[in-house]
Formats: sequence, structure tokens, C-alpha cells
Amino acid sequence: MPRRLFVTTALPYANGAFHIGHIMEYIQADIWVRFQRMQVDADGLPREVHFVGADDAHGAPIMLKAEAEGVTPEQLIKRIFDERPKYLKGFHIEFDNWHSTHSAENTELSQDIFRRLNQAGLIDRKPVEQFFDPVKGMFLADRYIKGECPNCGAKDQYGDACENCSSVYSPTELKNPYSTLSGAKPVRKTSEHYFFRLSDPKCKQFLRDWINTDQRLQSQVANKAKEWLEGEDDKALSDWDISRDPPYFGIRVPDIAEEKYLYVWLDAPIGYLASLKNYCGKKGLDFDAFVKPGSGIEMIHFIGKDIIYFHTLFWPAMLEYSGYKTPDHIHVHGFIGVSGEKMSKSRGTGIDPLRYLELGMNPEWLRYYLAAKLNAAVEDIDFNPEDFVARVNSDLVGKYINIASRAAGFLSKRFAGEIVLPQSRHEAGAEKFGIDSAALLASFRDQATTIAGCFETREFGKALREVMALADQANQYIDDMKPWDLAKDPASSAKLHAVCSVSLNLFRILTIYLKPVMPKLAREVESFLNVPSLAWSDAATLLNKHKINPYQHLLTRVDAKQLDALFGIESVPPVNTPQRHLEQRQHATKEPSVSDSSISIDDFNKLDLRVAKIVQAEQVEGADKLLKLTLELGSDAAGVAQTRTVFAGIKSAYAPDKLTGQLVVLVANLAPRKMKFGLSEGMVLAASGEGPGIFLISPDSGALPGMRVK
RNA sequence: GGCGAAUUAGCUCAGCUGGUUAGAGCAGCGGAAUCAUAAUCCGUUUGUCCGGGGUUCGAGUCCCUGAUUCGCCA
Repeated sequence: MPRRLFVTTALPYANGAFHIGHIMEYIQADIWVRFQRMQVDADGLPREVHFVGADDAHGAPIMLKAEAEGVTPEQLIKRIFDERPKYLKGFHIEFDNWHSTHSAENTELSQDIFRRLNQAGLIDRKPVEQFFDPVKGMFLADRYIKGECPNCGAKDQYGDACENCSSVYSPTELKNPYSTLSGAKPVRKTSEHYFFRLSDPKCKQFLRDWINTDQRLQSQVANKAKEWLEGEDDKALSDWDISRDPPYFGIRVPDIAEEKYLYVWLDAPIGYLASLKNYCGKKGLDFDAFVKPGSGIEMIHFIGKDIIYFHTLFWPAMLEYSGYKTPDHIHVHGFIGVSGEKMSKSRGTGIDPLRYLELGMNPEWLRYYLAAKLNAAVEDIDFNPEDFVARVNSDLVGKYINIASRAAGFLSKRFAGEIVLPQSRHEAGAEKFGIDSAALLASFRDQATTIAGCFETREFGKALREVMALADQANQYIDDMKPWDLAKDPASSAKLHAVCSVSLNLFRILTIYLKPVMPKLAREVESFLNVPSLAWSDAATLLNKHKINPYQHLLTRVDAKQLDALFGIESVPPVNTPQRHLEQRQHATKEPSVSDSSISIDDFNKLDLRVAKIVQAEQVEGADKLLKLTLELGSDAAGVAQTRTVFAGIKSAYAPDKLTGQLVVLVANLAPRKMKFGLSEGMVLAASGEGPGIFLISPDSGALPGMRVK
């Protein structure tokens, strides 16, 4: 039997587009999956891999977001669902299936799992007192409650922790609490909830065994899971609240007359199975045979470190006690940051994957760069623009592609594109040429096992370092052989032919090793070399007496300007970026969607908006989007004109000379921001939308510089 | 607050259970080359291995302590 693998990535929350963190995870998993698909197992059968994903489509945040947009939750998640392929195809991420937790399969599986857990005696029902928003008519998760910190009295703090004094408390301890949804004062209300008895001794014992199974989890992950599992007193593992009251967008708790819903985090991971089941249906495969205990299939989840808790405690326990097989491996990765800063979606320091594609940047650059930085540890990685340019250009174009480029021209021009290797060194030919190419080719071939080991264990960075070390050797070989000198002397024609043939064989082997990372490029190389799809085992063979196609450029270099555009100030991604379920504490301090909450007049008054007159507007050398504006704000008490310098990203829409004298609205109390070109002391208001165009906001005639706007 | 992780060349990172003058790539510098989308090759510089103590014949590696950063406390 070949190895059989069932691989998933974490389900993205369907309230927004993919961000770079999602794409990184998919690229990591996709590389791993593609590597597996290139393998043939001992019996000669190809390895069997099933790679699925799905949207995580339930929960209060989606319900509220849809409401704010004036659409139904179904419409919202449909829109998001329809966007997914653009990203996945764009980055060559090849899922076998993409489904949704809002589906017949997931409803059926979730309700069935709930029933089976109930039958196993692991479901309790008990009353819970929570805050309730009397205006909205719904129970409030912690993140929707704000108030004054019970410790330091700071205002507008969330229900879990104070940003000011960082004390931790529960929402019921807040002073003067209010609902962020309606502004109303929440009331305490009791409701019956269902709980999964995770603290049951048999459950804990099962988890202990599961967590401690060798090779199942990375050591850091296992340690963390143990810490949670074995916590005592106030840190003891508690039972898991798995139901929610209406209104809720989710799956009904089965077999009861009351309207209650399964908590989104219960049905979300079941989405892995729902997607697999949907896929099995399409392919005519036996789903039950995949997921029953002892099925012989390896179940592998790629996830980020933020959701370890769910995947190492709740999820295996749910599966175990509902009669399914439990996951064999959880592969946890860290977060991606940009230039040392944490990703901040609202400030635009993140990389918008769609913009990356729209700028025409090659997705395989990103795949290579991320792979070069990824390893098997739970470590955050950093996207550094200079590093990105250097790595891609020097490794891929300078080292790898260069090998083909150096050899192919001679081969086409002089030898009709036919690869002919020298005879083995013990026969006539190789010795005569003084080429020890056999040893070189053998050393390339022999790295197949080492590099495969790196891919298998997700040490992608190490794998690529090995590959690039080989590419260095290939370039050295070409340098030693000096084909350009050989080409000058007709007598050394045979040797030139040999050198080019060896070089292209080296290039072919490198292509095999890079194929999981750069599938499209590999396809183009296959077509250039005129060979069928390369598998891992092909590294053991050589191309000889074989005609190739003319060489065409295989890969362009990164232009640093593209990165400037990627990070341009206009590149701010959509405001509502997806996060995992927003009801979770860890996300509770993140900003809520603008439309979800109202602000008080006091909040508004914090803005000091002023009418200002543009007295000077000039181009900024080296800036793609910025104009430097000098603004007059009226005079101070002593009659001295006040001016401000503001850098505004409006170059694409306004010519500097047309702006002089125009009145605009300035955010006068915005904290000054040091930019590459100088200090920007405020911000001018402008409108923009999905399409092109930026439109400055101007007061009606009669307004004077310095006037307050409110 | 408690627990944990991280901190190694300008940049990105290797350094397994302590063992010779601490490594790689990129960048830099000096040469060579000109087949190759200025790609390649040779040579070369660079480090208070976060600070301070300690254990040891010997510590980047172990222990204590301090700093900074980050995470978890569901």
C-alpha cells in the first residue's frame, strides 16, 4: 500500500478576503502536498494525497457583518466564497476541493457528532448567566462589551483585559458597561447552554496519550498543550461551552424543540470532514472508509499557532468520542510580519495578496521566498522587501535559471538542441575531455534523499539552501569548463557538446528539487526540456540523446519598484480583514468593523478638523504617490500665519500647480508621522472607492482657513 | 502578576546531546571572466554569540541574574 494522506489547512473565516497569513499557510501546505505527490512508494504506486479546504462561515461576527451591510449572511459568505479561487489559482495553490461549513454535509456531520458525544455522556446542559443586549435582543460575547476598567478606571476597555493597566478581568466586572453593538447598557440574563465535558477523566487521559504520541506534535506545541491539559486550580481545563442562543448564524442543536445553535468553533473543524465528504461524493470515494479509526490514512492539519488550543484539545476529543479517527499530525506555523513590524491590516503595513497579483508580480517569487524562510518550528517569519529582492534575484535568476541560460544557447546553435552526454568516464570520451561530470551528476542525484527529507519534515529553508549549494556547484563547473572558449575552437566541439549536456542535466535535477515550490516554472522547464512531468525519482535518471526545445526566458527578476508599489500608501487592504472567530478573547482587542458600532459625540470631537488652504504643492522626488503640500491654517492670536506640511497620496489624481489656492479639510490633530521624505503634520481628507480616482474634500465657498469643521 | 520562548556579522538565518582559531547566503571590498535578462567565478573583511555573574580542563551551547521583544494564562 502506498502512503495515504488527508491534508487540510485551517478554515479561513468567511467575513473577509484572504490576507498574506492565509496565503502563507496555503503555500506551506501546498508545497508539502506537491512534494508528496511527486513520490512513489515502495510498491511502485504513487502516494495518495487528498488536500482540502473550506470557508468557516458561521458565527456572530458574520451575522453582524452581513446585517451591517444590509445583506443576508448567506449572501455575504457566498460573495467571499466566490472570491477564493482568484487567490488560490493566483498563487498556484491546488486544493482538491474547497467547500464551506455552511453546507448540508457539515450540518449533518456536526449534528451527528453532537448526538454521539451526547450518547457518550460527554454533554452537559446547565444555566449560564451572561450579558444581554436588550436593544439588539442578543447575548453578547466579551468582545462586544466595553466599559471602564475595574482596576484603573480607564474608559472604553473591552470585557477581558485593560489596554491601559493590562489587568485581566471578566466582562461582568466592568464598570458602566455598554454594548458596542447598540450602545445600550447590557443586562444580566440566564440561559441554558450545552457543554462538552472536556474535563472528564477519560477525556483527559485520552488527550494525554494523544498529545504524547511520538512525532504527532512539534515539541513546543505538545508542551503548550500539556500545560493547558494539566493546569490546576484556576488554570484547570474547563468544560467547553458549545451552544449559543439565537439570533445566531449556525447549525441547530439537534433533537430539541428550542432554538439553539452549535457554537461556531464546534462546527468549524468539522468542516474539514465536510469538505472531504463533499469531495468523496464528487469522486465516488468512500468517505466512511477514510475517517474511521484505523483507516490507515494519515490525517494532517496545517494551522497557525493561534488555534493550537482548538486543534490539540477540543478537536481530537470530539473525534475520539464520536467514533472518528483522530488527527495524526498537527503542523503548526508562526505568523508572518513585514519588515519587523507585526502585520497591521488597518495601517496598510501588510501585504495584500490580491494587489501582489494585480501588480503582475510573479506568485512563484513569493512561494520561493516564503519557502526559503519556512522551517518546521513554530516561529514567526518576516517579509523583508530588500531580502525578498535579493533572494529571488540572486538565487533563482542568478544561480538556478542562469545554468540553463548559459548552456542552452550553445546547444541550440551548435548541436541542433540535442543533449548528448559523454560516455562514462571509464570509457572513451569523458576521460579524453578531462571532464569528471559523472561524479558531479552523481552528487546532484545523491542529494535527492537529503532534500526529500527536508521537504518531508517541512524544513523548506534547509531544502532550498541545499538546492542553491548545488546550483553554485553547477555554475562553478561551467566556469571551469569555459564553454565560451571551447566554442572558439572547432576542435573542441565534442567537449563543448558534453559540457552543455551535463549542465542541462544538472539544471534538470535542480528543477525536480524545486518543483514543489515552483510548479508553474517546473512545467515550463519540462516543456523546454521536452520531457513529461518530472517526478522525484527522475532525479536518478539522466537525459541523453534527447532533443530539447529552444530556450526562452524562464523567469524575470524582481523590480524593486514593484515592491514600492506593493507597499505604497494606497495599498491599504480592505478594512474588514478576516480573522478567526472574533468571539475569541485573543481577538477581542482588535478593532471592530466600523459599521458594527457607533461612536459618541465625544469620540467625534476628538477629531480636530480644520479648513486649510493649499499655499504650495510640489512633487516629491522619489515618491510614487506623494505630493508635498504646504497648508495655511489661518493666523494665531499674534496674527502670525500658521502653516503645516503634509504629505498626501494624491499625486495620481492632482497636478501640483492646479492645487495652489484650493481649500481642503485637514485633520489637524493627527499625530505627526515621520516619512521617508520628511515630517507629515496631518492629513487631508479625500474620497476614494474601489475604482480609480481620488477626490479631495473641499468646503463650500466662503469658508476660511482655520475654521473648525464639525 | 504567573509560566514560557526568543536575542549569533550591515541584512536573513545555521550552529545536534558543552570540545580545536563561531558558520552560510546576501550585501561590502579587491580581482577575473564576458556563455548567460549586469547573470557567473576566485579571493577577502566583518562578530564584547543581548548585559552581568557562575559551573567546567573547556560555554554561543549548562545554571543564576538583569534587559529587551514576543507569546500563553480559553
